[in-house]
This record gives sequence, structure tokens and C-alpha cells, in this order.
Amino acid sequence: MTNERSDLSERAQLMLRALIDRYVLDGQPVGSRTLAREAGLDLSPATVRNVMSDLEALGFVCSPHTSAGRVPTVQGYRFFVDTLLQVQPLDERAIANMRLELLLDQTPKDLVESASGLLSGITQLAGVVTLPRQEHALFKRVEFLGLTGKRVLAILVTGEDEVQNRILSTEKQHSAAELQQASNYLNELFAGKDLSAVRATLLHEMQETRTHMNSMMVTAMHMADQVLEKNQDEDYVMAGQTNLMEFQELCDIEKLRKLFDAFNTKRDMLHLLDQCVHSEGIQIFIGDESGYGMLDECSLVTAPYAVDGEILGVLGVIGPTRMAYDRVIPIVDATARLLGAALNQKE
Amino acid sequence: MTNERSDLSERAQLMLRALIDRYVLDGQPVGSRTLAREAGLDLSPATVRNVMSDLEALGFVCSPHTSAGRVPTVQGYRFFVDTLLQVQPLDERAIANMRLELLLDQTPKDLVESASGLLSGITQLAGVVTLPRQEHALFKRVEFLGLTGKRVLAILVTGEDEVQNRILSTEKQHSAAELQQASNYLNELFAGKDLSAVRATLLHEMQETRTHMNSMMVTAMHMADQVLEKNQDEDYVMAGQTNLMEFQELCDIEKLRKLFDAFNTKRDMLHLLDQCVHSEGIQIFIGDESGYGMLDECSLVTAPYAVDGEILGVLGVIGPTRMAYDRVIPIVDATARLLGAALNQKE
DNA sequence: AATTGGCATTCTATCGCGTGGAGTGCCAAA
DNA sequence: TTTGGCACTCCACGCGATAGAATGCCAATT
Repeated sequence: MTNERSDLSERAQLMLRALIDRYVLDGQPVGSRTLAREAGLDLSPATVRNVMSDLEALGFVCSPHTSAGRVPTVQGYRFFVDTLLQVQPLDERAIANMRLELLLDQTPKDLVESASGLLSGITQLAGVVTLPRQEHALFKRVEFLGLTGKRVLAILVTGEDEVQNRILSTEKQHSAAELQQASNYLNELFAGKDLSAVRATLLHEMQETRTHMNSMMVTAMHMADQVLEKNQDEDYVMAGQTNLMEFQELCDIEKLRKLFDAFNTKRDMLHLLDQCVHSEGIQIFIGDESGYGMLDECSLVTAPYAVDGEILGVLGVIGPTRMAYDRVIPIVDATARLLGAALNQKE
Repeated sequence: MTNERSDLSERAQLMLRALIDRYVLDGQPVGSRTLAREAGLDLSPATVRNVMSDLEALGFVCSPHTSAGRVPTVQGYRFFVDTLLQVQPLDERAIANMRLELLLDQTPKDLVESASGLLSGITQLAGVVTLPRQEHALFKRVEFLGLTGKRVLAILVTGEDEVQNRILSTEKQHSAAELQQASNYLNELFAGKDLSAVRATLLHEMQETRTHMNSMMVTAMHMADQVLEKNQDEDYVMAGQTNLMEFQELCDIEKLRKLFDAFNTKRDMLHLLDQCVHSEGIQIFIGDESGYGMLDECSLVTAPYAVDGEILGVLGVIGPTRMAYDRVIPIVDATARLLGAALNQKE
């Protein structure tokens, strides 16, 4: 019962949880008296102080100064979410409402925007959703339209009826008939295959001896290659950034500016989100765990979303480290599922 | 020489200018001593005080409290920009650099983004550029691709090789041949006309007796109508919002949040920008002149941009009321010209 | 008549100081 | 092991005093 050293007694765990719950509410350091009252256990402040002392020795809490209460450290939060968090199951009706909201959208882009709006709206934090990856989407068809000069408008339709267009520069000016030929050729060759396979085939064919290909085919291949080249840069959609201004710990203009700059620049955020997409399941970065300075006082809770088991992207919530993880986590989780389902339906 | 009442003596104007110049620098109320030193005129602080008193009576300056210096009021700024502002001509090289930057862009969307980046980068304030209006662009061609179900992908190419696509829901499923027929019909009918004319014709034709139209033509008309219906919602691109965090008068989190919320919601901002596009030339809203609460401590300097005399949109800069109008105005002006020219070249 | 110096006045910002309160750590008693 | 007691620490807050920056007004000067 009385574990010593690194393992925490059950009582200490309860206290840590109570402390975090309390701290999440108002952001004020929690003292022994408050905690004794709040923790449910029937203990005197003095006893609580002893336990707190242990927790501090373990690095789970710390006090801003001698005579303030205790505040959870990053490690405290980490232990909390890893081992003693019990998420609050989500209200069925809430989920139904979210589903309804997502069903209204037609395109994946709309869906992603709604999802990010939902995340920020429900959590009152900032929501972020990456655009779905396209590389494993199915090639459906491609069309070419001649524009002025040697430029060609390429339209690529993928499995989910998602449309991309891109303007290509070609070597010579092509007639409408030539372009039609080219698209016919590509459509017959590739329809129904997945984009990465198409890409691979293209690269392979173009390096092979081209004896069996006429010039039209070569042109078509080249154009297709350009279309698929940088297949929709990674990007994300955010919502509710301004919610973060409500938190005093972020009211420092310096921090706030760094944060918003990072949101706008996108580069670092994309790196971070990319890590989350690779590690399956809910991922949580607390405070400086992310390694990027701008999120130092923030936490990021993410979940990948998938269609047919294929992970297409990641979504999540950004808030202060003292966020209500037990409430946020199931919301992120549910949103990821719903987004996946909604994307699936549109196929 | 000694004008009385509402008309300002030349000396008072000089003082007002000096006061604003000074106040723009550091945002501190300006006292009589400082002003006496700075104004160039060789006057004692006491004299300056008398003049200041007049300026205050006219409502051009006010003091935050008895023993602080004077601060320009909205009316003070207004008088300043209207009658005694002399803009600083822009460095030729700076203009050349901006032109170069814009020349790199291919699409109108890219151009708009670069322009907004330029505005914010050079002024160190927030830049905003509306997307160019399309309604007077030329109809070039339209293509229809059948998607799954009764949905059709419409692709509209306009004069500037700008491409828009939209997914339409149709009454029945159309074959590729039917769609081809429809697009051929529309392309022959409308190629080279301007979009608003096309729209007018469509509305007219669809209400007329349809005896001379077969069902294919009716379908085509309907689809075209859907394509042109809400021709690219008004929208704008912003950059450098975080620059606004540097100014103490905006460091109040409340104000900042209102501002950023307005930027994100876009509705009110679009209203405001719309007013600017109608009034030709540089338009300046100072402080609460805009009528929208969120800009109360801010000013907006805008200029419409045009191609071939046709106004396509508006761009501008948002900053605190105490911005360097003499520096910002020529920058906004030049950017508008350059953007117009760049858009013109891409045609 | 315009300008100026002088002077009392007003208000802010700031510093030091004292105090109350909240919380801790430690120790001895239960 | 828990608890009450106690000394100690530190912050937040309010108070008063002070210094400084401006002002407005008036009388003297140009």
C-alpha cells in the first residue's frame, strides 16, 4: 500500500488528479487547504502538504514561489494523461449534432472546414484539421483544355469526385484533338488505379525504352507527370484561434504573437502534425514536449482520421497546457471518426 | 494672417502637423515644451500652449488628463490627411522590387497574396487585398464532366485564363455526349462575351418562350445559370495581422480579439471594403469613422485596383490610428497600380 | 496685439513601506 | 501515520509621499 520512490501511492495519484482538475478550472495555484477540501479524501491540510512534497520531489508539481500553492508541471500533466485520466464519454446527442453538421458538406474541403469549426466551437479552443492526403486516392479521369499560348489546363478528378486543376506549360501548342487523344489515352490506361500507382507507372514508363510509344503517348505521359508532380501541398485549416486569447497564461503579447505567427507560417505546424499522423491513435503534446518554442505554454491533442483504414490526415485541438484533457480527448476522437465517416460517404 | 474661428492659422496647422508627426513616433502625448523644440518655429512653450488651446477648442487634439500633453483626435487626423498631409514620394528602387515580386506570380490568386504580403511587409502593418471581381471578365469556355450520380463538374475558363470549377446537381444523369453537346452549344453562343452579359442573356432566354429551344439547349442554359449563379463569393486575403500586436494601444486583449474575430468572420470587413471599391481613389477611414466597432483604434487606408480602367477590387492597410499616413498612403497607392498592371500582363 | 516668463495647480507614475493573507515546512504530539 | 501548531516566506494590496511633466492663467515684455 505504501509504495515508495518513483511509484506513486494511490492516494498521491488521487491528489494529483484533484489538483489538476482544480487547476484546470481557474489557473490558480492550488494550496493544501483547498485540496484537502476538494480531494474527497478526508485528510487534513498537513497531510496533504506531505503528499504534495512527495509529488514535488517527483517533479509532478511545483510552486511558483514559497508561499503559493502547487501547479502541475509538464511531467505532472504527462503522468495524468498517461495513467490516471478517465475520459468523459461524449453525449450521444452532441455526437449526433456533429454528424448532422458534417453531412451538410459536399466537398472534402468543406468537410475539413466544418470539422475544424466544430472542434473549436465545442472545446472553445483552437481547432486544426489537415487536408486529406490524396496520394492513395483513385485516379478517375483527367481532362486537358488548351489555353492561350502553350499552356494547358489539366483537370484531375479523383475517386472522391475531388477536383484539382493545374496549369501546365507545354513544349508546343496542342490542338483540341491532340489533347482529347491524350486524355483518352490516360483515362483508359489509369482509370481506377490509385494515384501513387499511377505515379509509379509513369516514372517507370518514361524511363523505359519508348519504342512502343508514339509521340502522342509521350506527350500525354509528360503532362500526366506534371499533373501529379506535387500532388496538393500539405496544408491545414484552423478555426477559433482567437479563443486562445481568453487564457491569461497566453495574454502575454509576445507569446501570443509567436503562436499566431506559427499558425500563419504553417511550416512548423505542418511538421508537428505530420508526426501525429504517423503515430496512430490519439497523440498529445504537452507544453514544450513538441519541441517547438511557440507551443511552450500550449498543448496539442490530435487524432488521425481515416477512410477504410487508410489514414488520410490528422485533426486536433490547440489550447493552453491547463486544458480539460478529459473533455477534449473524446471530442477530438469523435470528430476524427465522424470526419472519416463523412469522407467515406461522399465517395 | 490671423484667421479666427474655424479656419486655422498657418502656424496652428504647422503645429498640428508637428504634433501628429511626433505622436506617430512613440504614441506618447506631446507636451508644449517638446513641441516648441520640435516644431521648427522658434516659439516659447507658453505660446505653443496658447495655440494648443485653440486646437483643442476646435476638437483637433485633446489631453488624456490635465497634466499630460496633447493627443490628436480623430478629427485631428482627418484634418491632417485631408488638408495638410504631404505624402513622401516612394523610392524608385522599392517600387521596382515590388514589381519584380509580383511578376513571379502566375495566377490572380497568387498575385493577390503577394500583394497583401508586400503591403504588410513594407508597412509593418496588416495588409488586405480583395480578390478581383470576375463579373466583367470574358467568358472563354465552359466544360462539363459527368461525375457519379446526377452530379456534373462544370469548369469555367474566363478571359484571364482563370479557372473556376463547381459541382452541379442535375435533374437526370447525362451522358458524356450530351454534356459535350451542351458545352459546345454554350461555347459557341457565349465565347468572348463578358460574364455579366452572359448572365443577362441567360436570364432573358430562360424566361422567354422556349419554342426555339430544344431540350438540350434548355439543359445547357440551366447548367450555365448554375455555374454563374454566385460567381465567386467576395473574399479577401490578409497578411501581417500579427504586426498589429506590436502597438500598445491594441495590446488590450479585448480589442485585439474583436479585431481578429472580425478578420476571420470577414463579413463586416467585406462590407467596409466594398464601400472603398465604390468610391474611387484612395480612401481613408480613421478610428471609428468606419462605423464598425472592431476598428475603433484603427485606421484603414485603401485604394482600388483596376485593369483597363475597370475596377476589379480594392487593397489596403490596417493599422493603429497613429500610423504614418504619409508613408502608408503612397505604398498603398503604388501597390494598387502595380497589382493592376500585373493582372493586366497575365491576360 | 502678440509673445513670453513665472507661478500655482493638477494629475500621473513610481517608490517605499507596512500589513494581511495564503501557503509552506517542520516538529512534536496524538 | 496523521495531525495541530507554529514560525517563516512571499505576494498582493493599499497608502502616502515625492518627483516630474504639463497645464492655465496672469502680468510683464516686446
